[in-house]
Amino acid sequence: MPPRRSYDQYCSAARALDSVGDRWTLLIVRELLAGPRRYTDLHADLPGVSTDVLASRLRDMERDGLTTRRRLPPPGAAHVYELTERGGALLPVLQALGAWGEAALGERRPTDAVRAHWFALPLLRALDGETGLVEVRLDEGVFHLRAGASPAHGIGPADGDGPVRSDGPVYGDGPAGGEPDAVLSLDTDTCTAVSRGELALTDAVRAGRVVVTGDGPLAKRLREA
Amino acid sequence: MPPRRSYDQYCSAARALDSVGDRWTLLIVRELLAGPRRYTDLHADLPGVSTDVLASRLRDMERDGLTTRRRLPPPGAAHVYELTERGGALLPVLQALGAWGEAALGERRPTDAVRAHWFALPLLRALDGETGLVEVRLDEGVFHLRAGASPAHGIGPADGDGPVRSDGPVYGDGPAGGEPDAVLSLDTDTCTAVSRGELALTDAVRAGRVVVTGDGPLAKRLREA
DNA sequence: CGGCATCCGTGACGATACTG
DNA sequence: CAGTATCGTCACGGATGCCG
Repeated sequence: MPPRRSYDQYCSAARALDSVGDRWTLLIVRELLAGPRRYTDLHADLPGVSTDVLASRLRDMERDGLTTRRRLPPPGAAHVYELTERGGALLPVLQALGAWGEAALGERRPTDAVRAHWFALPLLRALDGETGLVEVRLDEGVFHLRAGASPAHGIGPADGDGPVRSDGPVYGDGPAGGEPDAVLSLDTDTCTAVSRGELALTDAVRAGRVVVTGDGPLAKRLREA
Repeated sequence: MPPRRSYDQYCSAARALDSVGDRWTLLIVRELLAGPRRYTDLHADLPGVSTDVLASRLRDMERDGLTTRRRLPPPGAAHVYELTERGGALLPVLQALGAWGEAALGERRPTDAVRAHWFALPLLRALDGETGLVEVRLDEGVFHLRAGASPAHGIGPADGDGPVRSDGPVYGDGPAGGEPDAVLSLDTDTCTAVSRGELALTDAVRAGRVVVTGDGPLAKRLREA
């Protein structure tokens, strides 16, 4: 086995690209930021990736300490991949990339795939400064995010068998596990505009394009802003 | 010509990777953040890149609006590549990648290339919050950086023929064009430790491992801190 | 000499088929 | 379900050659 291609530059950015510069790697991280995923889930949410490349990336990422592979408890035995703390620390990289890419996002092309939780990253930025568990309901699906939380993946004691850990992923598919501090219902266009930074979340609420329910302080702040 | 490989995902991070996800692209941006460069300079400071890949990347980047190609004024007619404002906006991406990669930088390997200005990105982070023109003198060479400046590349009026524009690159090779607010002299080990975040810049100054000269307010602050 | 274009060998990638 | 096996294609890295 050849010793893995490297830029061979004594530069931290180049070293980072040695680890995450390969095709698909950062998108796999984006998926895993939503929490532990099975191989098939990853393959389904990354249209275009071939099975062998996905398997190869997951192997490389595990070797580089970005992910761990864990076997799920008996009922439904399968393995899931999840980010380590080191892998979760890539969130700022994806945030920076996402912020830069917003300007070039444009309209959705016919060939573009969409997943509801891909809006989590930009919405997390739109909620910058806020704190709380937010559930987002789109036509495409429901997801949730933890504003103001730092990612902690695969680290710390597993606290029981609840579906949501107190220091779990910063966002995830499906409804929030616990009682959300706020529930946001909005259509795709509005979510897109907010994600692209064209529309401030508070303005969208004021314009009635986002319905905020829930009685947590976060919900109150969003309604009053 | 096939219409350029894309992830085809309606996600700003994926769109960003469509533009800058190819091998070498972000490292070319890192080089150009130091100011306009000729093809040969780029090729020399990116050991390992093949000539055709470099040319291809530069073409793609120009097409995507990241760079422009300009012909230098008569004495020394050659073209230089420089970042557009959009290209310069990738600085936060490189910062985030660099910050994440610091933890894995480790010791310098025998196969690693080094360039003095590669220390500019981490030092820029180490000088976060400060403002001023800083000249850094290493054994490997001299470079300068503009702490607290936002990058402005290829935009704005060309102000005369001075070697440094008022809103130029955030760092560059060689000595500072104007009178620097501070001059930092340090050895490679110290610079590495600071770059890796193991040693705070102020601590390094206190320990006498960095000699600060100059009488600007920045130099005073660094000496007194 | 700078700025590529061309050619070539190797490896990475993408699609499909197949297996424990 | 979770990958491995196979294969055609393309991207990459290295060398060389052309052209201003």
